[in-house]
Amino acid sequence: MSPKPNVSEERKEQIAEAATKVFVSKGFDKARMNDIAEEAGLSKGALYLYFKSKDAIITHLLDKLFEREFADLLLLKDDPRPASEKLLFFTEEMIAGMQNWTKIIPIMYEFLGRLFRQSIVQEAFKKYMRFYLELITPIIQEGIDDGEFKADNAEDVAITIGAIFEGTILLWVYDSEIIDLEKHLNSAMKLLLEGLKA
Amino acid sequence: MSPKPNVSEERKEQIAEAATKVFVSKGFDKARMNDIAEEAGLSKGALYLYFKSKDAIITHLLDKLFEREFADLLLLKDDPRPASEKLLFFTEEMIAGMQNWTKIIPIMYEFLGRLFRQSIVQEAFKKYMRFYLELITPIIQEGIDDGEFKADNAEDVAITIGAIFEGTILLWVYDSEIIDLEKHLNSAMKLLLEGLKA
DNA sequence: AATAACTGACTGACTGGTCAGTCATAAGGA
DNA sequence: TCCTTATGACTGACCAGTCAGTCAGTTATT
Repeated sequence: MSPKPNVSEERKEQIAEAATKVFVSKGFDKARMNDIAEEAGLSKGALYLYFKSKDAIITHLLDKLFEREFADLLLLKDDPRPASEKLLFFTEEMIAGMQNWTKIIPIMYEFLGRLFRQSIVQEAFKKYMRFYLELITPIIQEGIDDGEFKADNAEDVAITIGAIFEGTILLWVYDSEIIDLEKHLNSAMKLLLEGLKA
Repeated sequence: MSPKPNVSEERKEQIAEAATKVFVSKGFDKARMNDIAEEAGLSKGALYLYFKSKDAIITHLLDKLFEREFADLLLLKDDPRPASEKLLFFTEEMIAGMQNWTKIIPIMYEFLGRLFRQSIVQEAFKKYMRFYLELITPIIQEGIDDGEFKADNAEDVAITIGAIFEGTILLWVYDSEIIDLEKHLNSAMKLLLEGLKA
């Protein structure tokens, strides 16, 4: 028996949460370790008991972020409905899950800024991309095989769908007064399905 | 008359160019004023004769960036062809112009990271967004009016097209091994036009 | 039950280094 | 000579990361 319970996991979580808040409001570079410590109700020194550097905190957040994204995407497996319905369901699920996402979007784009210089970030995005394609492409292929869709390359279609999602979110970030995320994601997907219909 | 010819404009240009190179390779924050000075073949002090701060250089680049983008987009005005051809031409032009663009993409995404915290960046992206919509929406409307397209909202379609562009570039940034910018932009646009066809 | 020995979590003052921006000085053209 | 352009050593603020020391709680000993 150790004299004290091990609090290491919950502390890491607590620090990660505080760091998320601070990074969202200040950005990675302007965020001070002291800010994070204060937000977490700890001292700066304590942060270094659980993370070996500021960068280690950032990297930890990257991992957690994609973990959540993967979990969301997996909702799609083992759905018995036809491909087109599955895609619309996917859209709805994505929109529904977006509420949790929107508040950490600044961090996502900050990672994007690092993608060109940090291979660890590159890897994470690449992995996400491939995971997404491996999930969506078979659904499109299924639709083609069932005669529901006309298209000669399922992966190209999956890529277009991915582009529509990422792109619509991006435009919404540009100007949220003009873009209504839910409305425009839906209208874009309907337009696409129209073109796919056999 | 000043004792020396005014070199202010060319110096600014020279510094902006050097800064672009340095920012692309190191990122805004890691880039040192000394790096920029060296790249420009000047001293650090000289930079401050032409720009009042590092941030002023960054802001200047933001302006120039969108200026170029606007110029590209304007190619589209006064084109007599039918809407669908115009859109395909637009795609081709965009792809052709991309070569100049890809090398400064890191800067674009770095700006995106600042969009949430710097209103000046926000304004620039918003302006770009609205400029784009004002250019593309009438073309779609034209297609609808001519009976070439079936769609009930021209702006929604314009937004989808914008999303496809921005999104495909984004996916390409994620993983340029899987995404072929030219091929996938074309296939996405064709898919969309298929859905639009009356 | 009292106390000593121990543990591991936590603190915050401090260090070493970095870097944007300044300024005294110089060079040279008109 | 006067003015513009340029230099680069210097300053002062800033901050990630460190570490000697504190403290609350736990176990061992009597």
